[in-house]
Amino acid sequence: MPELPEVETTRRGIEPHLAGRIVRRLLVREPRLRWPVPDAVADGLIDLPVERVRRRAKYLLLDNPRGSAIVHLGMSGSLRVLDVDVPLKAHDHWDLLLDDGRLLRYNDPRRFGCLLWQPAPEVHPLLAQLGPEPFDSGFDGGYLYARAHGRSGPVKHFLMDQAIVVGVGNIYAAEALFRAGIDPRRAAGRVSRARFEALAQAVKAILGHAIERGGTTLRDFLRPDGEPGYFEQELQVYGRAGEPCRVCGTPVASVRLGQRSSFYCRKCQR
DNA sequence: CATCGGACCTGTTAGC
DNA sequence: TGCTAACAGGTCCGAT
Repeated sequence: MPELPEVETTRRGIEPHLAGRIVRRLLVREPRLRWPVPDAVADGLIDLPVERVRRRAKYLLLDNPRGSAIVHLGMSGSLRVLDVDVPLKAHDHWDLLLDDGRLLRYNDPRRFGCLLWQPAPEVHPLLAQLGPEPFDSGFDGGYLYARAHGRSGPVKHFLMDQAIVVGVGNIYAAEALFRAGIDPRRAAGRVSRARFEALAQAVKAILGHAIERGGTTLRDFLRPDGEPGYFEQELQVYGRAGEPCRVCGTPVASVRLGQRSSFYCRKCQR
């Protein structure tokens, strides 16, 4: 489900309900997420106010004076703020109970997500190796060109590598490469500086626009307020195998790169 | 180092 | 209608 726009949509949805609220309790029903939920999360959160909710890459960080709870949504995770009497659904793995009688509820059928704790001055190892945010000024064509030097793997993998730039997953990689006119199979080290410039701009534009539209809802992503995202209607190639390219009419091609489906126009992308 | 495949899970859908 | 296989928005880890 969640790439950067969906995580940012989630952040914007929950932060107004969490900021300033004191955490009363963490109720973990199913600790077997990607990693077991450590006791340190409850110890860190209880009886202190949440100061703010940040996003770094696809991680959400609930900050308080002691440190940060780290939440990743994996493939199928979602967060909602609910009244305490809302009935449980399947795969509701934990609740964060707040001092106003509401709670933050985490649901994740596949359990690829996580809930971890980062003590105040430290940076968790998961966050330490991340590349720049796509909206950082340092993320541009020159940066991509330099990092791609000597890399033989497909540029799509390069773009989805969170150590290169964060936030781009399978959907938005396909969309950004289409917009930049680059074949996803092309070796990263064989992409020109000019085309990397177009790619960096495409990533910024597409992610920014998807955030404005509330993310992409393919089957089950819902914003914390229960509304779907509306970016799906604007997808150019993702999930459109065999349908006409919106630019040239050529049927959209699909290939398997690594273990992931990739969609592209063989005429518009070289 | 970079690259590749497998692993972790459940739910939905395509195909027979 | 029912069974099975393939596939799904992520990313870590170990082998090469």
